[in-house]
Amino acid sequence: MAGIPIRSPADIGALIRDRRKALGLDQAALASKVGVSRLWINQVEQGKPGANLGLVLRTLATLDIALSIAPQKDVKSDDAVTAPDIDAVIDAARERREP
Amino acid sequence: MAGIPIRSPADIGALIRDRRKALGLDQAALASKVGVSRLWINQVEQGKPGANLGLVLRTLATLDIALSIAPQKDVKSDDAVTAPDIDAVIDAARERREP
DNA sequence: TTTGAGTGTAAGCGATGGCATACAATTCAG
DNA sequence: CTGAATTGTATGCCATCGCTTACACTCAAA
Repeated sequence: MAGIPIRSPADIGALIRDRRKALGLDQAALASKVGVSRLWINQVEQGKPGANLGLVLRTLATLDIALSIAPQKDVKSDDAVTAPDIDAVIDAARERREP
Repeated sequence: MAGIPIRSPADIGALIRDRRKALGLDQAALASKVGVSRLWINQVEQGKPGANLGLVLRTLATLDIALSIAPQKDVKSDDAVTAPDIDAVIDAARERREP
């Protein structure tokens, strides 16, 4: 249930849209509550990649959506975790970026 | 563990910084892996509110951090959930914005 | 102390975001 | 079907982002 991963601006957009509709708000109403323009809500819901992080977080807060961390791999917080592991992890992450 | 809430750009910044250090990377190394400037990483870690959403998500992905939803209140997805409840929720959220 | 890596800050520039306004397209009640 | 509400798109302006370059600050190792 809480396992929906947020990977892209489009994910955020879909999330916002779904929640907005679930609350019975239209774009204009949400916009005024968040303090942005209706156009901005519209574009963000469509996955605008360059959207302002702070405004997005405010929008989520307004919709009572709480983001949290779903740790994928943990790190031995003990001693030096240097190169080898990390590069593999990061390469995998990079590939996942734009398939 | 997975309950750390993400509310503000500063939260994102702290998250990125902690994870970067846990992975033994410096700002420059992370920047080049993400494909942004070192300066940008620096500012985001300090909580830059206007940061580019897409770049932030790419940074999180590079660090293998997965965001997910922690639903606060659910909505009777049945019929119209209109004004009363919502406004209270939203007002509270607004107040939380800039105290 | 000195040296160096890592980090924080500044100035200027090109690119882009967010805005208002206006107008199509779509959806939905009547 | 008609008309209103909601959503999508276009244009232009101004503010701000992200970049490069450059330099100061901190701190740990030599």
